Amino acid sequence: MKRGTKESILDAAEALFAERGFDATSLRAITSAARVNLAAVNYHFGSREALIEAVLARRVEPMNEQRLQRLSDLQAHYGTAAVPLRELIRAFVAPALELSHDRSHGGQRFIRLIGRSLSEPAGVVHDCLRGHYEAVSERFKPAFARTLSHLPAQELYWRMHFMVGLLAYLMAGADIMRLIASSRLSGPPDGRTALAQLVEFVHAGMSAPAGAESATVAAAERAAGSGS
Amino acid sequence: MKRGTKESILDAAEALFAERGFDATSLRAITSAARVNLAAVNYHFGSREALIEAVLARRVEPMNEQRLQRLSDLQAHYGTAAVPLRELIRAFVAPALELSHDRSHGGQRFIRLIGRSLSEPAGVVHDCLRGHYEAVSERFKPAFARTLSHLPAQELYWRMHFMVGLLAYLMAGADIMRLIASSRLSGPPDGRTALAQLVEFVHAGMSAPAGAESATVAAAERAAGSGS
DNA sequence: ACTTGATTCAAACAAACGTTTGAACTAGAG
DNA sequence: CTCTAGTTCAAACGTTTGTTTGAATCAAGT
Repeated sequence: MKRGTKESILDAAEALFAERGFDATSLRAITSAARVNLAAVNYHFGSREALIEAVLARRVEPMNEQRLQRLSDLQAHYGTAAVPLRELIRAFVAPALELSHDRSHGGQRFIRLIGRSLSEPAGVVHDCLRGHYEAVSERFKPAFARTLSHLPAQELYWRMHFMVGLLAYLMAGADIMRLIASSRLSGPPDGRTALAQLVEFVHAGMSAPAGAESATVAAAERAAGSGS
Repeated sequence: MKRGTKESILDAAEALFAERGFDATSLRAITSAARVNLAAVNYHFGSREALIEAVLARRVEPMNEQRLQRLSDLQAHYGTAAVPLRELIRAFVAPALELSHDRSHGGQRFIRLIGRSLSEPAGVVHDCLRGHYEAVSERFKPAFARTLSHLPAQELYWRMHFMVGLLAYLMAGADIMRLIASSRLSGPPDGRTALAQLVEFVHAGMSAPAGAESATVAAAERAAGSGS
C-alpha cells in the first residue's frame, strides 16, 4: 500500500484545492489529509508548484482529449459541411460537466478544481493551463468560424470567450450562485440540467445577430454625448 | 497629508488585490506600497479581514446603488408594463463596466477587483459580498420574472446566474481571455465594445425558448442509456 | 507651557509557511 | 547475511505571515 503515496497526495491535494482554493491550501494540510509525511511532497513532486501542475494535468488532459475526440467525431460525421452550432458547443462543454459524474475521475470535486483554476489570478495555474488549452483552442476556433461564418472575427472572438467564461463560472461551484439566489428552487445544481441550460444559453447567445455592436455602441455614445 | 493614511491604505490595497489577488497580497506589501507603517492597518481597520471588507465596500456599494437607481428609473418610465429585457440587462451590467471609466472610482483596477472577488473561494470575500448583493438580487429577480414571464422559475434562475457569471468572468480580467485566444484582434479589450458584446450575448441567451431543457435532457439520457 | 487624545513608528511576537537534511526503514539482488 | 537503491520519517531550516506592544510624535485645547 506504500506505493500509493503519490496518488494519495494527488487525491488529497485535489480535494483541498477544490474546496479552499490553491493559495489557501498548505502542504501540511495536504500531507495531513493524505496521511503521509510532509517531505513526501517534495520527494515525489519536487516542489509545491510541481504538485499543482500534476494535480491539474491529471484531470485537464483527459478532459481536453475528450473534447478533441468529440470534435473529430463531429467533423468526420458532417464531412465538409459545417458542424451544427449546438453540437459544437456540446463538444466543448459536455466533457467538462460529464466527467463530474465519473467517480474515478474525481467526481464533483474535479469540476470545482477546473473551475477554480480558470478563475485564478495569473501564476503557476495560468502557465500550466495555457499549454493544455492551446491545442483545444486551435482546433475549435476554425470549427466555430466555419459554423458561424456570418460573424465578424471579432464578434466570434468575444462569444467564444463568453462560452469559456460561462463554463468556468458554472464549474467554479455553486457557491457564487447561492450568493445571489437565496431561494433554492430544486435542490443542489444537477449536472445534467446545468449542462442542458448552459448549452441552450450559449447556443442562443452565439446565434445572436451580428453587427449589433455598432448599434449598441452608437446608443451608448449618444447617451454619453461623446462624438465619433 | 497625514490624515490620508486610511485612504492611502485603501488605494494601495485595492491596487494590489486587483493585480495579485487577495490571498497573494500581504499586509507588508500593502503598507509598503502605501508608504505607511505596517501597524497602521491594524490601527485603522482592526484586522486584515476588515481591510478587505472596507476595500470591497468602497466600490461595491456605489455600484449596486447605481444598479438599483437604474432599475427604479426604468420601472418609473415603463409604469406597470414590463421593462424590456435589454434595458433590464443593461441596468444590471452597465454600472459595473462603466465605473471602470471613472478614474475617481479606481478606473480599470476597480473592475478587476470586483471580478476577482466574485470568483474567489468561500471566505471573507463571500460573506462580505452576500450582504451587498442581496438587495440587488431581490429587486432584479421579480423584474426579470415579469419581463420573461413565459419562463419557468427554474430556467429564469439559471439564466440570471449565467448573466452574473458572465459579468464576473468578463470583469475578472483579460488574463483568462488571452489564455485561450493567442491572436489579438483589436488591441486590449475596450470597455464599451465589451459591454455591447456582453449585453447582446446575454440578451440572446435569456431570450432562448423555454422548455428546451426537457428535450436536451432526454437526448442526454438516451445517449447515456439511463431510463427515466 | 502643559496636558490630552489621536496617530505613527520601530521592534518584536508567535504561528505557519515551503523546503532541506540525515538518519531510519523497506524492499529485492547478489 | 550484505549490499544497494528507493522511500519514509522526525526534526529543523530560514522566511514570511498577521498581530501586538510601548515608546515617540503630532495637533490641538485650555
